[in-house]
Amino acid sequence: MAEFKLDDSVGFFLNRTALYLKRELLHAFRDAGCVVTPEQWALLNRLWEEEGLSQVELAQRTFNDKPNVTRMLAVLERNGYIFREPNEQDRRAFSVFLTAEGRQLKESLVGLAEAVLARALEGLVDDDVAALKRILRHIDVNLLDRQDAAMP
Amino acid sequence: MAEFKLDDSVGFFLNRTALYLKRELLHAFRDAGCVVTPEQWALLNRLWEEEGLSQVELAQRTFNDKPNVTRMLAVLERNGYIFREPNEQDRRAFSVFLTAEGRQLKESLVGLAEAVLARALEGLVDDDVAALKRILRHIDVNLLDRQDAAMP
DNA sequence: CACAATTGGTTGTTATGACAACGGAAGGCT
DNA sequence: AGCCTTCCGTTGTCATAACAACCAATTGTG
Repeated sequence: MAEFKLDDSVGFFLNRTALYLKRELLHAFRDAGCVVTPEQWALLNRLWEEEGLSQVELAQRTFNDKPNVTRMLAVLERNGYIFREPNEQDRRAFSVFLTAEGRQLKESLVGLAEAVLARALEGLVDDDVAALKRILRHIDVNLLDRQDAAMP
Repeated sequence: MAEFKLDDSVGFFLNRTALYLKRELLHAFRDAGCVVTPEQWALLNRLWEEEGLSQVELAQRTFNDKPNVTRMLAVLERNGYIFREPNEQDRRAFSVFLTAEGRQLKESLVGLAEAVLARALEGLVDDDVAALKRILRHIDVNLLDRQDAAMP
């Protein structure tokens, strides 16, 4: 039985690379004068795809939980990028919409994000990137199966 | 110019998989009655490798910054897994040591972590895992080069 | 219809992650 | 020695991540 080595552990690798990438993205946005975090970036992407989503739908599509989405939306709202309107059909729910500023952000941020990604993936061939996505998705499925199995 | 798709973005993938894996690890530890987070797990690994490290050395080896290490060590100390002793040579520094409990944790946690990892990687061949590590390391290098370049 | 279970959103707590800034100590330099 | 710079650890702040617990509205069921 081989000794466990943290430096060879996939989890340690994954976490570090994910953090590096998030940090680069944060810096790229910040250097461009946009106070948008990577998590807010994900949320905004979902809204650029479709406005009027509820907070629960946003939570599902960004893989966050409800409390975090509530607080992230509060920040985005305070910064003037989104606003919420009560849902007519369901008085518990809100529908989330982009302001003009929020919609305009897309122009700046998408380019910055693509530049960060291009730099991160520099020197990798298309097959590498495809393999990376395939393997990550495989791990996701393995772990999600586990979570489903735990549900009653 | 193709439209940017969050669901195809490597960053989104990476972040999600890293979070899933951290969550599984946290649950595995917690279910076994150990109140150790994945980040504390990394710190403990470094101490299992070598005791008496300073906080700066621990920060470097876990890729955390100093303030976080200070606070993580405070938790580990409160939970009775480590203790700190003033460094004789350098009165600014502390040397961090494991308690008997902290040393004993290794027996339980290593097995649990290996089980989580095995489940996460189930169905992947050795080449896949090797490719994953190679690609992640490649991205790390790309991003670290960038950070070095930014230093004066 | 009445009631229980579920759902959407919020608040609170603990632990990170990133960053600025500080105080004490060590080292280098003149 | 005196001074400046660097370094170690800490504190403070803001935004996540995970989780428990809650309120209010809605749905399902008898």
